[in-house]
Amino acid sequence: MDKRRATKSVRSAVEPRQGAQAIRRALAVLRILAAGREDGVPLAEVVRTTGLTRPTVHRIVHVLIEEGIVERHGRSGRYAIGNQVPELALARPRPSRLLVAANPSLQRASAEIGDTLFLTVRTGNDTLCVDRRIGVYPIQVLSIEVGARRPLGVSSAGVAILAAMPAQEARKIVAANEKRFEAYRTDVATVLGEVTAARRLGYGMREIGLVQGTKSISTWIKTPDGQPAAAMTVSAVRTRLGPRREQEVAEILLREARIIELAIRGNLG
Amino acid sequence: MDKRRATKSVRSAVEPRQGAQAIRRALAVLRILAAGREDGVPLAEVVRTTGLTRPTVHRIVHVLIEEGIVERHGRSGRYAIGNQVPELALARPRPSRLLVAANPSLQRASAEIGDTLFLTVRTGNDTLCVDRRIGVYPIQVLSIEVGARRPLGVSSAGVAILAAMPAQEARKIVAANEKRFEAYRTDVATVLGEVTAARRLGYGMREIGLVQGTKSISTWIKTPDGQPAAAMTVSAVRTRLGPRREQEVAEILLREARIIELAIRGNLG
DNA sequence: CGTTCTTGTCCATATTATGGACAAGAGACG
DNA sequence: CGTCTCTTGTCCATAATATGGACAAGAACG
Repeated sequence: MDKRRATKSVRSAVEPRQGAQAIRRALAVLRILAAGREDGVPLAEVVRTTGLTRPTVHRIVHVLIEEGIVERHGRSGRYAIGNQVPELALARPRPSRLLVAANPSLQRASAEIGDTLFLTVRTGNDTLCVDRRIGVYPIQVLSIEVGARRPLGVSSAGVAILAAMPAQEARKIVAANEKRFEAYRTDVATVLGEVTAARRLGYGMREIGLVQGTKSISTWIKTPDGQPAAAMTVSAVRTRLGPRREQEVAEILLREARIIELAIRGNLG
Repeated sequence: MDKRRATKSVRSAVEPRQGAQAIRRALAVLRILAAGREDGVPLAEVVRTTGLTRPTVHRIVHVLIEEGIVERHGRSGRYAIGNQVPELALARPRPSRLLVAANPSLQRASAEIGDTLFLTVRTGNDTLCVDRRIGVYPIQVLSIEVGARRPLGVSSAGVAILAAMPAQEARKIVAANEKRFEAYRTDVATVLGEVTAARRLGYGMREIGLVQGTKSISTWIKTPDGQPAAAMTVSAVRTRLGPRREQEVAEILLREARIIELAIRGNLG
């Protein structure tokens, strides 16, 4: 009698709700623009990384400009996140639960280690730096700022987060980010190799950081349901992180990651 | 088929770029959800205030949930701004230029006046509270929090901002907000009357604040090109703001508003 | 057990968003 | 000076999308 039953049960499997292609595309564009931070991103790059056609991206971006969601920089013509986005964000209570829960751990680890500490969350297929603590050692790696957004996989934090999720899901994300990897001089195979190594080690590591001469170590932080939600990273000049010290630092990070996991219960918005 | 092609050449006049109805609608929905802050908004209310049909709003909201832009509250079923919005917002430098420029003035005025001070910006057809300073007087009006969003016209700050713009534009905004006024027990005629009164006075005023027994005074802050960008408001229990003190407070607010105007040059993001 | 709320779903169809093709501006190079 | 090769911007026929009327079903109330 009902043909709805048939279609319904097919859909419920994963959840691809349809009828809003344009909205999804607009959001994909926004996320790419977010990775460009204040400087923004040229249209051509948005076209490349989203895989959409240029007329489509152009239309989306200009409508978003009219709506105040995107801004265009005068001189460069690059597109960037507009000021209505933080205005919408004010609707949520800040700081987030994770930030509150992680605060004492960051404090403690920063004091103990002395090098720069980062807290990075996963958002979609990206990593996003949400907190940074500067240590007492006179040489600090400060290249990554709060708000920095990268494809999952290109930083040690991203590798750690991928290592903490089911292999199949991680592969899917890495594949989805393929087009964006070349800008960071990496590729799918390299990233998957690093993820495997991180699983074996118990933490993420990068001998050659995104900045020349730096090295990073990251541990993952999981939500109560086992999904990785964030990573805690130490970055330092490579000479500061020899094998012995790497071990020390990793132990501190692992200890604090477990403490943060205990501190977050329920939603962490 | 209908011939709207005829309107093509008229486009340059104001700027109605087409081909993105769905995106604009999604943003309209988001702005309504933002007004609901943490508590969120029931679907039916979104339908009412946007004027869209229910299937459309339902579809938009659920796609936004899948994308992480909107969240649904378990118990109440209300829809609210999701955590990906602040994540996107991190792409912009904070705090904004206006906040920096206004800081000393808020400090000074708060110390001088002793009652609660608010800094409110215009965003689209809404007012948005972006800063609040608590004074030294033991009774403080704290109902309005940072992040509070209301239709332009329902608060004294909104009235002040409307008073500072060309009458025609103000009327257009007030008309656009009509559907949302009833929730605040006001209407188009009342708001327009208050706006006219504010123009005459030189500042916005409300004998009956949104909270019973309070009174508010607001001055507008204009950008270099004459557009109102923000308002500075004092709220206090009514008995604290008799005619003489109203005059005093208004003078301080007007003075500081002029100082802020001088401090903001160029873009204020 | 009807009444009146609410939210959720289906699907035929007209409206909308799409993208191929073209245009035009900005550098770079010889 | 033209000629490349970048970039961004625009047009419009048409395929695909998003739309909304109609229906369903749950919740709260009396």
